[in-house]
Amino acid sequence: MAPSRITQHNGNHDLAEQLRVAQALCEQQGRRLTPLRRQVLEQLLRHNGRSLKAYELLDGMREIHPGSAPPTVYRALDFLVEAGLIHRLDAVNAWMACHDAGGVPHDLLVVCTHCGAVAEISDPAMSTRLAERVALTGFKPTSHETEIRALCAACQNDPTANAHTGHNHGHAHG
Amino acid sequence: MAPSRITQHNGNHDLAEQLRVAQALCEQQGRRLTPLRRQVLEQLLRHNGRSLKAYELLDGMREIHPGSAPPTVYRALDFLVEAGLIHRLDAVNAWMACHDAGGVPHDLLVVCTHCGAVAEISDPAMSTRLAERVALTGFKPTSHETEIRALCAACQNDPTANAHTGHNHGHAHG
DNA sequence: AATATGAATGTTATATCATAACTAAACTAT
DNA sequence: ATAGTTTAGTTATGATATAACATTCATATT
Repeated sequence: MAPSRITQHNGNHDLAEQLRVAQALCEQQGRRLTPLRRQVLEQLLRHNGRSLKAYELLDGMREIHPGSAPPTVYRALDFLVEAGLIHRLDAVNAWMACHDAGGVPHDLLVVCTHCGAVAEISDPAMSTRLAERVALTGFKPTSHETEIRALCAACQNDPTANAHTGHNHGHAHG
Repeated sequence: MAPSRITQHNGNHDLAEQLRVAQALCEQQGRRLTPLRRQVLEQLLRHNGRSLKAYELLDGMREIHPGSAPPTVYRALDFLVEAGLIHRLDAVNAWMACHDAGGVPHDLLVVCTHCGAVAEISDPAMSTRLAERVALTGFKPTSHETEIRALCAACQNDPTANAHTGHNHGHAHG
């Protein structure tokens, strides 16, 4: 069978390097990674492998940028999605950094609907087949990421742990 | 390659028959398809191949059941999802009938994020492979349906048509 | 440097989606 | 009939997201 790749974000990538890559990608695209946008992205990058809610990000923004309001965050999020730097997770109304922006698309995001943890799968053969199937419907995909609703290992064992209503603090389980 | 099946809901299935099947499925499961639940399901069944918002359903309920409130609809929707009779579409915050409840799972729902139209794909081989990949992450899927965000043919050509803010009236394009 | 332009941000208000919490009615089993 | 459970009524509010308009900032041009 063709190879697949699974990423669980356990490694601590270099935040500064990720931000440099993001900056470079934006410049290539003629977009401006302004301080506000960068700060929102940085919050998401610091939560590798999990996702944050918009109002959690707003709380974070207010600590460094008083006067932030919902549009402050949502505009930044919209920009970052457009730029391909983050994903919106429909299954949990939350947002996460794309850990390897500019690289291979992730294709499949396995989302824990309880705590917001995410595992990523890349399987080009499956993606190709999926694209063929979708094409037959006459619909045109608008996102390269597809979400699978799931429970992570920790939430299967302890459904009360780490609910996705706070800041994803608590024990890591990626 | 293994066969796949695509369903676009163009045929007008027999509403009464679908309701009978739903009733039977509920009885098998020891659940009660009460009048309220049945009325919500019926609205969704009447919109074959598209999806409806919770508050659209609420408007519909108020016409036949004055005094309906948000919980009236959300409770019915939760029940119907539990019973496997409808899907919730995370990509558009909307709900649709499962057109062949009790049969083969659909696996893949291609959702137009503009108007809420849905095409369904079933491809058992791909689903099997997907399940294998997910299993490797340690996550456990909690839904048999996976959504693909897309634009339907009509919305590709005319992005202003049929926006998913009303009742999905306007020209059909399934 | 002044100015024009468009992009980005500030600000207020509100739209949209969903649930909590408690009360009352209806169904089921004995 | 009565107790226990499920379903529905009712009020209020929480959670997510955007509209609309004012202001500031960045950049290019003169």
